[in-house]
Formats: sequence, C-alpha cells, structure tokens
Amino acid sequence: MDVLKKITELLKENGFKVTKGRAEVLALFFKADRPLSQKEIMEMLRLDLDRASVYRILDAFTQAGLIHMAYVDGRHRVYELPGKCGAHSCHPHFSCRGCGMTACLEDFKGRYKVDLADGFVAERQKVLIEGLCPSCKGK
Amino acid sequence: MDVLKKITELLKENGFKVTKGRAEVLALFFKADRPLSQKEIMEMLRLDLDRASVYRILDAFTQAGLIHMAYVDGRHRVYELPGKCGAHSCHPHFSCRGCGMTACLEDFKGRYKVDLADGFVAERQKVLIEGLCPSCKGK
DNA sequence: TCATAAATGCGACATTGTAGCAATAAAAGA
DNA sequence: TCTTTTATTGCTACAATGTCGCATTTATGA
Repeated sequence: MDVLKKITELLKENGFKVTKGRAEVLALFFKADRPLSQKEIMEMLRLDLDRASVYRILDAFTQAGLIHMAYVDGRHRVYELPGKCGAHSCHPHFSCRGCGMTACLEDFKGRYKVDLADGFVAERQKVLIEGLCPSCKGK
Repeated sequence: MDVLKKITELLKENGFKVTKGRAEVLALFFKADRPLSQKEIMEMLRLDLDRASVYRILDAFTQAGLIHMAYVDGRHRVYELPGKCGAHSCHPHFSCRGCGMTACLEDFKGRYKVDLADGFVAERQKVLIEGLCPSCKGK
C-alpha cells in the first residue's frame, strides 16, 4: 500500500484530523531507521512546523500508541514506531557514549522474565545497550 | 564499617577532597533504596548546596564510577550506586507510569545476549520495566 | 460553501543543565 | 596551629528543552 495512504488511514483510525504536520511527522517515522528526537524531527521537516506543535503531535501520537517513547538519551526524549514491545520483551536500542548516536536493534529476539512484587504490573520493557560505535571506538 | 568512614575513604580513593557536599550526596546514595534524580537529591539534602554544585558532584562521581547514570526518566537523569552492571547484564529498573516512582530490581539475575554489528562495543546494559505500581493500579 | 471543532503559531514562561569567575574551604607543609 | 595552595563552591547569566494560553487558521461534515 502507498505510504501516504497508510498514514492517512492510521491518522483517521486514531481519531486525528489529517493535517500536513501530522502526516509529515508520521511519515518521518516510517522513513527513519532509528528513533528520532524532537530536535531531529524539526530539522528533517520540510514544512515549517512550530516547536510546540511538534511536541503536541508527539504527545498525541504517543498517547494513541502510534509511536513509542524510547527514552534513549538522558536529555532528549526519543521516539519511534512501536515494534513488538510487550510486557516481557522489547527490541533493545544501542547508544554510543562517544557521539550519542542511537540505533534500533530490531532483529533481537531475547527476552527478560522479571518477577515483580505483588501488585505491580509490567506493561513494557525498554532495553538500552551502551557502548561505542566503530568511529568512536578508535578515539 | 561505619558508613561515614567508608564514604570518606571512597572519596579519597578517587582523588576527591572530602567536602560536606560530596560526603552528604554520596551518603544519600548509600541510604537510598532507589535511583535518585538531581531534584530529589536537592530536596533530601540537609545542608544548602547549590544546584550547580550538585550537578558537578554528580558528574564527577559518574566519571569516577562511584555512581551510575540510570537514565530512567525522560526528563531527569537518575543516578544510583553501581550494581553488578556489565556488558551483558544489569539489574533492571521499574518505573510506574502513574506516579513516576522508580525502583531498583537488584535481585534480578537474567541476561540479555546481544549481537552487535562488527565494530560496535557493548559496555553496559540498562533495562527499564514500565508499568503500574499497586497504588496507581486501582485508579 | 459554510459552520464548527480541532490544530497551529506565537509568545511567555518553567525547568533543566552549563559556564565563568570570585569567594571559600580543604589538604599539606612549615 | 598557622599559612599557603589548590580544588570546590556559590552566584550569576545563559542555553536548551518542554509547557501553556490564546488568537488565528485549517480540516471536516453538513
């Protein structure tokens, strides 16, 4: 199916008006091969979209489950399309402590099994692998 | 051994001058049963310590390896004493999406094994379990 | 096309984190 | 103990990130 059509459908399904801003932000996530921060989104956008609007769009998408907050970077919230994340498994992210680059390790199949105390409910796992990327490794 | 003595030793071992601020911040981590944010540290401190100083102390401790940055909350950096975290295992943290409370699941023994692409080096794993705590569960 | 409800732009603001510099406190030696 | 030296702190200003309210604009359904 056409990506643009898919995006329009996704937005309508979730009760969103189909606006240029929302369509393009969502399109960015479909094009991206890694989690995106608000800052990166602003830079990648072709149309002028206000900072506040981007935040509102990201919040709305997150609440609707269209994207996930990956929390990869201590300062920036980083978002991505939801993968197969669930209560007991989620593909991890890699973050380079040299350059701050983050990547999605989607083909990861491992699982944690965590026994929480009574009364606690696990909804989702987030795993971050920290280390060095090839170009920062040599320095 | 006395905690205060241990703290003094730890600071000296790492080449730090033993100041009231550093000693008390480090003591907070020994007393705490969960990861702490800069904000929480400010609120828990008895003596008046400047915001900038707390940040500098946390940075210095992190660099020296006395504490770890746990990155649990999207907005706040959250720190804790280093556990048995390594390239392929780390005790996970639990974070309640209702009240934002975070906890350390120290007795966790599981492991991820992640195959990174050539040239990438994994130094540490951070795992976050998101869900609801008992008191937020009912709401 | 028009009416309406939602989304956006704009501005102001709160919070978090950083940097420079003068004042202060800790450590070492006399 | 007193002094000197050097690191640490407090203060101030600043940058970046995120939020909020309100007027304006836009998308949608009649």
